[in-house]
Amino acid sequence: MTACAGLRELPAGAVLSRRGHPIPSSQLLLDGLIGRSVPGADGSVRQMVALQVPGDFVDLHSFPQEVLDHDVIAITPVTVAAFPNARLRELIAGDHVLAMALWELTTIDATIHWHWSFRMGALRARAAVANFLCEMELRLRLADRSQGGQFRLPMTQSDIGEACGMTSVHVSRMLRELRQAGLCTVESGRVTIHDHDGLRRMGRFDPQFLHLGKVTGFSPD
Amino acid sequence: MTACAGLRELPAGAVLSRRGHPIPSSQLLLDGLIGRSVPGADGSVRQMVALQVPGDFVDLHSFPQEVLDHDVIAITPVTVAAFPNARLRELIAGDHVLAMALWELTTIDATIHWHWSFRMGALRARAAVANFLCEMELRLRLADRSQGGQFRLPMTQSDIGEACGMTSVHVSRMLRELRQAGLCTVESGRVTIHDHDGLRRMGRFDPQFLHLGKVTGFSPD
DNA sequence: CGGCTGCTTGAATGCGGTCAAGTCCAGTGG
DNA sequence: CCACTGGACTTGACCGCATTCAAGCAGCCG
Repeated sequence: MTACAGLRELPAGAVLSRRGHPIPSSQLLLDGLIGRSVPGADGSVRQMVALQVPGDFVDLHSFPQEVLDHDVIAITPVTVAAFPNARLRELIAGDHVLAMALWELTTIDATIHWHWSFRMGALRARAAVANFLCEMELRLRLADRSQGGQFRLPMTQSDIGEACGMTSVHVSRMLRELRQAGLCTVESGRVTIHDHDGLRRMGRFDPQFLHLGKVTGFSPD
Repeated sequence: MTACAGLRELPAGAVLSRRGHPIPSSQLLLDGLIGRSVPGADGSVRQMVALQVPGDFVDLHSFPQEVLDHDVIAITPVTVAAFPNARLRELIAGDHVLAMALWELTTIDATIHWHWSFRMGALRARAAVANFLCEMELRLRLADRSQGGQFRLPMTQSDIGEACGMTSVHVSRMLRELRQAGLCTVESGRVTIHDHDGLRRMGRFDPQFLHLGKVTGFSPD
């Protein structure tokens, strides 16, 4: 695809874009993890509202809306490909199949969002962490970053806590329980799932959420 | 807009569409409240993941994706206008401005979704309920259903609980506290906000979330 | 080495869930 | 008209989960 304006590599902690600032291009994440998060109105609380894995368009919402309403921050060192919104707009003017494809990506994004609502609203801590790990396994597997229930997840327990709506202290406890239950182990940024079905049951995880068989892959060239 | 195929009125509790079932048209909500919710994988838990107010497109996600991944249920008696997806598709083939407008609606939807994640993940019960009421006031005001901090919200406390990730018993307690704090009163489906700023501060509500000045209104004719 | 960050564990507090009883309706049918 | 019913709401008591505060440890780096 010729709309790509080149690759960038950014260190962990880099701010891809800041809430409220207009951004001229959408980013496709090629490698690493990116978090999208929002501060409370007074800054005293903060919540990660989405986590992007390789293959995800990070801020496609900004394309029709011009402005992003949350912060986008690299959790690990990342590689991203920029797609200038103006170029995308030109392409779409001539080809509404592309428009549909991009739009569909945003609806997948929305599906993941309500899934996060579900996790944080309906599940207790142990189930929430299990659910989160199931989701990451599925999405990273679709991005070819997980085999045989093993994958790298280079997040601190504080990051996981922010993603699951609990403190890092409690994340530590819940991971211990999952380990002691023989479901999975998480250590030094590596996740190993020993009992998929058990972990899914524990996390009330619907394995066909994202019915992602039909996802349209993008690659920048 | 000629894409509308007519109005329907449905009673409270009606199922507009069911998770996994293909649906041939998108619905614009004209009057009433509609909840979108998901059951856990084993059905033992349930979570409302979005709430639609008049003026919202309820299931536009189904348009590019064909299938909906959650249930859509009328909370009150509702009036909806159907927009057959096939007709929308024809329109869009000739006019990509419409595509952009519809797409933008789905991104607003996504914004509301992460806002729900924030509410359930980062806020305690009292703040969550306050936040929820602030959001409803804003959205219903934009839909011309709220004046002077007064609006109808015909939901049971169980509904509110499902939307905020807590039990109806606790919703009752939190509403009492908000009332005793002089922030707002909720009774028999009516909400009266006495202290907007106080309620926003309590709910960590960002008044410019949805920066909805620019929202594009739809009306069916 | 000292300082830092991330992880672990313990103890105490309190928030929110659960269970249960009781009130207040609107609706139904005698 | 009144008894009965069921749903929505309220309140109290109890308990358990998660936060908070704190201390301790391991690894990393200046």
